[in-house]
Amino acid sequence: MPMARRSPNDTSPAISLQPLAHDELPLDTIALAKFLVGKMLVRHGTDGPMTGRIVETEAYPPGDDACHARSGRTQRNASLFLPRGHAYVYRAYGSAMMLNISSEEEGTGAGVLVRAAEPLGGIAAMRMRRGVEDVRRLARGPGCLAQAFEIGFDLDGKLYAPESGIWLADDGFSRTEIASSKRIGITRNADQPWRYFVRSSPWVSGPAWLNRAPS
DNA sequence: TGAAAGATTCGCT
DNA sequence: GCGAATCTTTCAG
Repeated sequence: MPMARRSPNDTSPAISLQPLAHDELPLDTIALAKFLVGKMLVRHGTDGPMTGRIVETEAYPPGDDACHARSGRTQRNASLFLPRGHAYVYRAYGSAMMLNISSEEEGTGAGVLVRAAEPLGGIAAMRMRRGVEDVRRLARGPGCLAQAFEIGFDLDGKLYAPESGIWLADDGFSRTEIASSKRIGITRNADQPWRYFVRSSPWVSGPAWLNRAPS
């Protein structure tokens, strides 16, 4: 496993990928969405480990009309009702896979969409899978991110943990420049400022005017 | 059983 | 920057 080697002799500035335990995640959906910006996403795919820093998320809290859980539990959205820290994977527009993290208590349908990441490790594998050279376009946008990180339905319902092949980590990156905006690409309840991202980051998706807007 | 909408992406102008 | 492609899920009749 590509677990962080934390040898005391390792004085390199290498990122230490300490997996986040599920009880370290905020229970509240909005708090979780903010919390995840700046955290590491680690994926152990068929071509080896890949890592990236999450730079953009969107919250879909309980009672939100845009949340897929709004009409109750179905086969498709069942993972949203799992305890926080589980993966919810679905397909939008026929082809784009979307990666989410469930939030709140078990039985409450809510989650956080991971929209973009800064690729850090396994970039060669991401390039191959995406068919794109430009690093900035590897994981910008939820569908692109999912393709780069080899996200499929097999991950749906899995707990974010090393044994699942996908997990979250905190390398101590400080998140001082988090901005918020309206969420992208939705029509229901579209005015809520529940999108969170690193301001001025070249890795975030969305139109430039939205990313410059004051939070 | 049919119709409509959708947490997007890509290519072309 | 704009518009078409795409196909699954869900809801209505």
